[in-house]
Amino acid sequence: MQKSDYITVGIIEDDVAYMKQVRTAVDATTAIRCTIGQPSIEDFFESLKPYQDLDILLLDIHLPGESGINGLLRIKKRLPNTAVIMHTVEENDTLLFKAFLRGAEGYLVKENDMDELIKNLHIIANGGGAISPIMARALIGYFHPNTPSAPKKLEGLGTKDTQILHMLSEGWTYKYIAKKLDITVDGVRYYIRKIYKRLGAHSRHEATKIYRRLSD
Amino acid sequence: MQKSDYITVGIIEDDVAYMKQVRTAVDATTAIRCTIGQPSIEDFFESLKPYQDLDILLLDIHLPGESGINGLLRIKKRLPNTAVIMHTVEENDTLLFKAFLRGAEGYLVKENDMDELIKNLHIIANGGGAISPIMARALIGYFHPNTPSAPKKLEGLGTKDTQILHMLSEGWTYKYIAKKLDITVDGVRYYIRKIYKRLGAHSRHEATKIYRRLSD
DNA sequence: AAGAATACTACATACTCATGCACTATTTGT
DNA sequence: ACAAATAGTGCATGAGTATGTAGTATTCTT
Repeated sequence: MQKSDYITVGIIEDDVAYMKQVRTAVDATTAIRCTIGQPSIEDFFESLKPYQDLDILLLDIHLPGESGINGLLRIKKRLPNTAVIMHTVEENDTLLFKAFLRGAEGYLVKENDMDELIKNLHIIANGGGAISPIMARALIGYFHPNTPSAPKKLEGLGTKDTQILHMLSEGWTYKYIAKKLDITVDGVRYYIRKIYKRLGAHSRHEATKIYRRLSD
Repeated sequence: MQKSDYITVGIIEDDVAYMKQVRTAVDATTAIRCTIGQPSIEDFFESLKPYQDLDILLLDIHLPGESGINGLLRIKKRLPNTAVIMHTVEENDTLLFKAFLRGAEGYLVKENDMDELIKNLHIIANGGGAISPIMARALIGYFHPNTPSAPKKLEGLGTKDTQILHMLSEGWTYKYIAKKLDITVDGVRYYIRKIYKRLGAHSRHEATKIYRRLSD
């Protein structure tokens, strides 16, 4: 994933003091370089050179102008190989799920422990995922049985139903879903029947449309 | 969540050397006590006293007798307030999902860095989630839109191709499309073959995703 | 303690879809 | 005028999907 000798990271952050703190910490390392730092998404795109690329982008959520969460899609389109870490003070699981559904690779809550941040940059650069503890718990909680969680379980659908609906809408085959969840193909059928009945759908396509409409 | 002055942790692990390593590390801390350590689920239940409780349980997956993943339900039933961390050498995302669907609070890959493990125990005790970096990435990846690789432009597709692609992505059947365009179903097939080839798709779903991505 | 609901597994059937091969009519380039 | 691409039709096969019916083990209700 690395294109140069360094891990290149960019940062979009309107708190200039905090940005400076991060840049100083990054510059103190030997393996990571901060090649771009801007206070807004608009400024970021403006300053990004035609073929410029990044390994990692630290993206604040609360920004003047376009928010980080909204800019994420645009950023991912321009920099498909850049791992984006959402970086915010907010421990908000709606934002957390939204970020991942839009392609983020990490969600870190801002803190002043720069060593921890640097460690997470290395983790990301090595193909790992970066999540702050509390957010990790929220993420895990999403899979827990009968726990209402952020990507709203549509009324009357349980954790597993919702999970299967999600995979279904991503286009996976029954066989693949069965293997992932370690149940039989007939087991998958069982859930899909249930989901279709609940949604009033009669095909993968209808179900997908309904799911997407209800979950953005 | 803590019931005593200490964080109490149990461990079920058949690798005695590894268990010893963990116990030693835990005993070296001031805040955590290892109150139970057994080499199998059966032994664990046998040695568990009537009202004994735990804050955290480190649960190996590969065990003689009942596997950790299967025992998890039984354990959660007996110890509903205990946070269970699956603890294994296997970086396997089927197991990962299964563990969380069954109520685990963490999934850590075994390593010899005991400081890291202790840190994770504290995280769990403070209501956080513990996941090893690679597993975190797998978990995050579950939410990612799975983007098929595709050409950057819809070039090379004629008016009729595009029209059919559009109808295809709206979910219409070949029969319906054939009737609408007044050609045979095989005619529709002919175009769809062409479209798939051009897009590098192999199913309606892939084609739809590519189409949507390229036309917004 | 009996019955109902839940969470599957299993088998069956018909339809849809992806793809390969063969054939033809029309258009287009040289 | 001839080759070759384009735009289909036709048939075949296997995989994937939707839906019905039935059975079992476990959990929840009363």
